[in-house]
Amino acid sequence: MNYDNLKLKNQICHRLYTASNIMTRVYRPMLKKLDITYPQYVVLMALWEENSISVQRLIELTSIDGGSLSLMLTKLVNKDIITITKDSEDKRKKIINLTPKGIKLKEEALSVPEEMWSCLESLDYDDAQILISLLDKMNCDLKKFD
Amino acid sequence: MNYDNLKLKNQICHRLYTASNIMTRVYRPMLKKLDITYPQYVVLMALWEENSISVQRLIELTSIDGGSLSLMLTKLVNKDIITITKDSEDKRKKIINLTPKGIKLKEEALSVPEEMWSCLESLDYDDAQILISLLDKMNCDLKKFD
DNA sequence: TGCAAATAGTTTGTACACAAAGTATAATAA
DNA sequence: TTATTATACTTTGTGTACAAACTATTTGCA
Repeated sequence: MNYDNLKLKNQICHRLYTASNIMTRVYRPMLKKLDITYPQYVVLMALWEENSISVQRLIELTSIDGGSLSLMLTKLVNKDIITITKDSEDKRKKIINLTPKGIKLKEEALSVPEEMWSCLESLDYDDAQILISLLDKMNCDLKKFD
Repeated sequence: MNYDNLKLKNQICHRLYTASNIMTRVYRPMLKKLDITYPQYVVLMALWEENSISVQRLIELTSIDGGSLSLMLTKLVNKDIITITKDSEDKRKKIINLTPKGIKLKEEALSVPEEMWSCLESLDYDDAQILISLLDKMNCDLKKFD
């Protein structure tokens, strides 16, 4: 019996898992200055591009699960970064808005991507483009089985 | 001010994060047959390659944090998949061993990588190799700032 | 119109991820 | 030898990830 496919060194998924975790860990001190976590940063990046959106739209933009998002949004409200209001048209919906503090955070966040890039010393622009396209390909494939 | 670097579509990290999460989710039903979670599967892959190792060695092999690992190992003991014994040479150390059930699980797990591969329809062998080398490059870079 | 099905979002329970603090043992230096 | 430091592992507390169950609306159809 050939067990090569069960070896860790042959696993894409283990590398992804490791990469995602280490990336989050490296972001942590950078984001601590803004008093936010990595998933909260993702939510904010979405809102900085598209403000006043529903929870559903935020799920589409971030791919974060609704249950997790619900808890995170409450925390962001407590930090005075967003507000949550009911949609008057469709009372099932809620609208997420950035507060002035939330809008201001965008400028403070500008240094974060730069700082992360400087950590990825050996990854050049072409590498990044290839990596992005391969990850997109993978995500697209896996979405069918989700 | 140019905010392009804060756009989600320009983020490698968000794709990694999404990819890692979706991968874990797609694994879930496959691993449910073996009654294990994805991180537990990673631990087992390590042990299937190298049995009777210390917690420290398991951390090296899997890159899983010690705190998380500690809890997971307890669960694997409760499932009768591994045993944990004290090292008689160095009493600080603990040795992890697969039980007969844990060893047997390896054969049942053989179908898992196959099943995952079949989900990655558009990713060919070359893509996989490139993806692996780029992720390794990235992980290697980031490890310096961890 | 009336009601079943779909949609939008929240809550709950289990499992990680990880920093930080704690415990026990071993190695080292004064 | 004894005090100090380092190593190996565990525990605790906060923040997700996600399935599943739940609540509140709205839609669609008989």
